[in-house]
Parts: sequence; C-alpha cells; structure tokens
Amino acid sequence: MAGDIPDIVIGRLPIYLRALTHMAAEGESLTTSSHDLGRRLGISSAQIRKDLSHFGEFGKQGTGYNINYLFEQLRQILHLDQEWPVVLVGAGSIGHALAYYQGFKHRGFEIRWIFDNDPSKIGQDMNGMIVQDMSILAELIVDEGVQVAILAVPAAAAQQNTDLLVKAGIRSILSYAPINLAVPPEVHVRYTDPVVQLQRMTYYLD
Amino acid sequence: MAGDIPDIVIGRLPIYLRALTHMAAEGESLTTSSHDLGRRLGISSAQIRKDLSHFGEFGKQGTGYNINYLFEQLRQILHLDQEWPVVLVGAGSIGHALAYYQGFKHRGFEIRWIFDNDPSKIGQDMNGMIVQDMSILAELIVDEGVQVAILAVPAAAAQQNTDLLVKAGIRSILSYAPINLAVPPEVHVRYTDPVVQLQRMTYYLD
DNA sequence: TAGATTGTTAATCGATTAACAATC
DNA sequence: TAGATTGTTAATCGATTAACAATC
Repeated sequence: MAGDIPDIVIGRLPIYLRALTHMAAEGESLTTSSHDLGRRLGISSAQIRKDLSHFGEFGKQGTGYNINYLFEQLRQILHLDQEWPVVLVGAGSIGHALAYYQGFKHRGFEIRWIFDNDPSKIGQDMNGMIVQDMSILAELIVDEGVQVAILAVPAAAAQQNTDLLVKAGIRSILSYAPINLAVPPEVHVRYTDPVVQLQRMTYYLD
Repeated sequence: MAGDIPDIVIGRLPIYLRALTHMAAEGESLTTSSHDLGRRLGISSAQIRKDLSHFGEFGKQGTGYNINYLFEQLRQILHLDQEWPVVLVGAGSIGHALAYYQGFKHRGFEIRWIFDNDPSKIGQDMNGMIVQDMSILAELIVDEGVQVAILAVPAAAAQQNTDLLVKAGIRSILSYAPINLAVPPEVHVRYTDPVVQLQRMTYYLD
C-alpha cells in the first residue's frame, strides 16, 4: 500500500505541513480548504485533494479541513510524531550554520552529534556539542541506532564519508556536497546545492 | 523557441554541468556518452539525449560527447558565460556560511553585497564585505542592476524583504526562509529548506 | 569495416486537471 | 435549505523510455 504512493506526492507533504503550521500560528481560522491551501502554495486544489486522498479522508464536504487535525495526520504519515536524532558530518561553515540553526526544533529533528576529521576542529564546542573525531563515527551510529545524517564536507570527501555512513546503518542523508553520491537503493539521499538552484534560474535571465 | 523548453529539463542541466566538471577534473577521458553520464547521475541515457536535443546536436555517433565542448555549450545555454553578481540579504548564521562559501567561485556567481537590519551586525566584515543597512538595499540593486538575490532572513521577515527585492528589480531569488513566497510571474524563486528535505525522507523510515 | 552511440520518433508511462455526485 | 467543498473518476496533459536508422 505505502510503497505505491508516488515519491513526488511524498515530496509535497512537508510543504503542506509547513503551510498548515503557519496557518495555525496565524490563527485566523480553525479550518482551511484545498482551494485556500492551493492558492498559498501555487498548487491546484485538485492536486491537493488527490495527494491527500492517497492516505485517507481528512476533510468534510462544505467546510474543508480542520487545520490542526490535518497537521497531525500529515505529521504521522511522515513519521514526524517522534524526534529523529541527526548526526552532522562536517564542522566547516555550513556545518556550523546547521549546528546553530533553530529551525530543526519542533519540526521533528535534532542534531545531536557533530563530527570532523580536522584536528583543529575536534574538541570545539558548537551550540553545546563537542566536535568529535571521525574515527568514532561508525561506532556511534551503530550504538545509538542513528538513521539520519547531514553531510557537510567537501566534495572530495563526500563519497567516502557516505560509504562510511551507509555501512554504519544510516538510511537518510541530506548532502551539502556538490556531487552526486552513489548509495544502495534502500538509502535515501537528498541534495542541497545553492549553485545548482541559482544556475537553474539564470537560464531565464538575459 | 526557448520558452517551450520544460523547466524540468532546465533543472537537470546544472546537474549535467556539475558532472562534466568532475569528469574534466578527473581527466580520464576527453569524451563521455549519454550512457556514461546517465550511470553517474542515475538518469537514463535516453533522457539525457532527449534533454540535450532541445538545444542542439552536441555529440557524435560512435564517440559520444566531448566533455569540454558540452560543458561550454551548457554554460552558454544557462547564461553562465558571465559572472552574476549576487546580493545576500541576511547576515545570520546561514548568511555567514554563504558569505564564506567557496563554491560560488567559478560556477558563475559572486556574492558582492550583504545586508541586514540588525544594528549589531551592520558594519561587520564578512569575507571582505561590510554588512550594510537594509535602508540602502533598493538603491543599490537599481544602481548596480543586480538581478540575483539570496534571502537568508527569518520567515517572519521573508515576504516583506521579497517585496522589496522584487520592487527594486531582482528577478531570481534563492530563499532559505521556510515559507512560500508570493512573487509576480516574471520573478523566479527557488527554495532551500533542509527540514523539508529531511521530512521527505523520514516517510520511508520506520 | 565493425562496433558504438547519437538524435529522433513513437509508444508508454505517470502526473495533473476538470468535472461532478455526494454530502456537510 | 442553499452554498460550499470534499473525494474520486475519467480525460488530458506532459514526461520518460524504447527502439532504431543514421553515421562516426
């Protein structure tokens, strides 16, 4: 059942979740509709209804969706009704920004450990965490059962670090390295490369 | 002609460009093939050939594509045969990481100006640039003809800053704020939200 | 030449949208 | 009730893939 839901649908759920958070915070209404949500996100109302229909019936004809209820349902669908501990690999400037980023709180994730192989960084404090030596990374992942990693190392080191993470049992990797990573099919990787995003837009510029 | 090329195709070109850079750096061969490129990127060879065929004929039957030639062609298609000056709005930890990020160099972009509205940050040096007051942002964009902006401000300030950027003439925005921005159709926006990326993957975790 | 690979066409596959009965 | 909006079906739209003639 779950396996046949298109990944592109899964990819929109966090966007819906985020919009619902804002709506709840605004507190203008207890309910929303597919039309209202779609207008905010630039998505058709039909698509939103179709997406949600993969998982159940969350709305009421005539009134739409209860914001808090739909929010909770999406949280459960995405397995965010628990906090995922995250290991951060790389204590450079990107790693630093991530270590101090407040946005993980209350959205299902917490960076708990930071690793680097640079002796000048090891032992440093970053937002209450001590940068640890890569040599004990695999052991920690196994012992703590960590499944989620953020990779913020230079491109040249990314694949070898990925192999290490995968071997230790990591199943989801968010990579900031500007390179495509090879992983086995059961491991999910998402990429963040600001330059790729910018390059995609300059096509439309003169 | 250009207008009818799907945006999803445009979105893959920077990925191809990045892979070609690595291939050129490795220097193992002067040529590649759609099959070779596809294997590296997890994309079918047919799709790569189809994508490229929107823009011209860059290969040779029997031998494939000259890496440097294809690289140059893609650079031109994406308008990266010039350096785009970028204005960075927000000098917090994300802004700081971006200001010091070396990855923009040689990939078509340079952050030239940093703005913030926090008096404690204004005047600070960041990688050779002085953080400037938001009050002179619009004037600078107009005077310098800046078209590309990176937005790294809190969600609460993102829409009002976007409105300011758009009004001043910015046409491409890369936003790190975890919120959907409303912009006129001629302005392109891309988003980077690490939490959204992570949330998309936890669906597949137990 | 023989083998390899392109560019392109047609077929397939999948995603989005329009429309509407059901019903709150 | 009348108006609004859901969930779903069928139609449309668009993207991917398979296949192959052309040709290096």
